[in-house]
Parts: sequence; C-alpha cells; structure tokens
Amino acid sequence: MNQDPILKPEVILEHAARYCAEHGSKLTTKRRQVLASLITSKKALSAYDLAEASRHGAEATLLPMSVYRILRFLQSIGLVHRLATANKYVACAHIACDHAHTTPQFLICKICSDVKEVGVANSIIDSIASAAETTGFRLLNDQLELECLCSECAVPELGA
Amino acid sequence: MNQDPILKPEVILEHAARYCAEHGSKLTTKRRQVLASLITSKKALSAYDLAEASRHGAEATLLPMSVYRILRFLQSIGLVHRLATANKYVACAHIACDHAHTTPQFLICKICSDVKEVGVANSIIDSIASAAETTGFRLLNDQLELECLCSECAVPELGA
DNA sequence: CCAAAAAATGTTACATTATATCATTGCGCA
DNA sequence: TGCGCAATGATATAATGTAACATTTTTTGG
Ligand SMILES: [Zn+2]
Ligand SMILES: [Zn+2]
Ligand SMILES: [Zn+2]
Ligand SMILES: [Zn+2]
Repeated sequence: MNQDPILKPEVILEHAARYCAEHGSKLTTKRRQVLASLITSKKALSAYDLAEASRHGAEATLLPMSVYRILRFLQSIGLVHRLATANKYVACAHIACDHAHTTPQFLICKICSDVKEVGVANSIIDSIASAAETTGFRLLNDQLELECLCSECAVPELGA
Repeated sequence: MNQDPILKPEVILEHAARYCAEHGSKLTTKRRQVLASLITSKKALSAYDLAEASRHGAEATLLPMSVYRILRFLQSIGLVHRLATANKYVACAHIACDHAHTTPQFLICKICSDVKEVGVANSIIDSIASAAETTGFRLLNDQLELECLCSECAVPELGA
C-alpha cells in the first residue's frame, strides 16, 4: 500500500478534492473513481487495468481513452505519478499531508508491482544534478524509478 | 555521441566481437549491423527506428521482431542498454575499454534523445540501496535514467 | 564428408500501451 | 433560456512489444 494505512480512502479523497479546487478544476465522479482505485490498490495499475476495474462494482464504466485522459489530468496536478519503467500509474503517497514532497523515488517490485514512494535526500539529487552538469546536461526530471523486490517477493529468493 | 569519439566504429565493433566470443556467442552480421547503428547514432533509437534504418544502405533488411531479438541478445552480454523511460536503446559507452564499468547513469535529453552514459558514484548507489532497504525493498537494478536537456537543446530555453 | 543437434533468423499473428479526432453531454453563468 | 467551456463518449489508429512455429545456418560428432 502506497498510502498511509491509517487514513481511510474517503479522507484522502477529500484532500484530493480540495487540491483540485486549488488548481481551478474539479474532482468529478469519474476522476474520483480512478483516483480511488489507485489509492486502494496495493499495486501500480495500468490504464487498461483501471478501465477493467471500472467494470466491476464501480459507479461508472470507463473506456481506456477516458482513463488516459483522467490520468493525465490527475498527473498534471500531482495527485498521480506515472511509472515510466512499468507503464503503470500510482496515487501520490502524499495527497493527505502537505503534499510539498521532495523528489520522489519509487521502489517498484519487479514481481508484484508493489510500489513504495519515498523521498530522495536532497544531497543525492544534488550529487546527481552536478554530475549531469559536468557533461553539459541539465537535470529536468525529479523522479527516480528503481527496480526492486519487495519483502514478500524476496522470500522465495532465499532458497535459490 | 555516447561513444568515445576518438575510436572508430570498426574498432569498437572488434572489441564487441571479442566480447561476444567470451560469452560463447558470435557477433553475426546482423547483430553487428544493429550494434553499428547504435554506435554511430548520436541518439537513442527505438527498435522500430533500427528496423527502419536497416532499409537504407544497410547490408540486410531486418524486421522489428529480429531487431528485438538481437537487442535482447546484445543487452544480455552488456553491449547495449535499454532505456526504459524512453523505450529506446543505446550502445554501451564502455565497449572499447575494459568494460568493467560501475552502475550506469543515463542522462537522456528529453528533446533530441541524445544520451550520455556516466558512472554513478558508489556512495550514491549505497545511499539509495540503504534507503530502499529501510522500507523492506531490495534494490535490483543498477541503472539510473534521468530526464535532462542536453547543452544544445537547452539553449532555446534561455529566451523563454 | 555427412547427418544430427544447436543456434540464429524468418514469418505471422497477436497483445499491450497510447494517441488522434470528432461527436456529445453536462454545467455554470450572462 | 441558451451560450460557452470543460468533461466525457466513441471510434479509429499508432507505437511498442511478445508468442509461437517454420526455416536456415552453423557447429559438432561419427
Ligand atoms: Zn508523490
Ligand atoms: Zn513484490
Ligand atoms: Zn554501459
Ligand atoms: Zn537535446
């Protein structure tokens, strides 16, 4: 679970609605539905996963095209992150706090797609950025994605 | 250019052929052709880019499926790296040296796909790995990909 | 040298991820 | 009320990648 397990999804969604308002947009029913799926999922989900989920017990059925549009919106205001290495999406882990989080670092379980979002120490980002500048490149993206094994999926490896 | 510009492609390909032999395989004509395209390209290329390139002046025309297979082989012995964030491929920048390089860090120009492969200080990797372990994740991948602007593409931004 | 085995490649089909485009709906506001 | 914009529906298509089996080429053992 990427979110603080103490908080219920409804509480997080309330924060998200306020966050949308601050950006001059609204957390519509369908946007809320997509975000709720991501918040309650233990794993990163693909757009097609989300479209499929909308056909089981959700309020509305969503076509993939709509899911992509909604994901793009949620990303644009920082409520959702896209994991480029997995072609999947996760809810930001900091929706319910001040949300002024530092550079995110995503630990992505190679086996089960479980994702943990943690902050990267500024010292590390500074090191990386300065290493880039010595080669003439300017660092743009503030997101690290790391292939990992989560604690559960690592267990079978012990016997290997 | 990702490779040392002092070295001619043929020299690098000679090293690659020896490297293949050390792994019990051969640098066939088509594998050499794909690798040569990557070595001489200033940018990261997609599998379909490489298939397309094979239709212009190359010895043999390659279907995308063959390109994927060849790329997978070249990756498996470390001659090629896949950039997951860009869905593109680059030749390793260290084919002609001892090739015992440290964890690679790829600076990828968002605009033109120019790529620079540099080593990451072990201290940084250690910091990242230990940060992961405190959350129960074991770091697997030894590759960082960073979205950047190269020096050329950064220029227009000055007036923005 | 020849035949069997293994490696490499050809070929077709298909799966997954993502975007383009135009039509339609819903909703706030003059 | 109805205009205008944001949101969504619907269809088609592009881009990326894999599966499965056939064929060719190379290696190897007799
Ligand atoms: Zn976040
Ligand atoms: Zn796992
Ligand atoms: Zn390399
Ligand atoms: Zn550039």
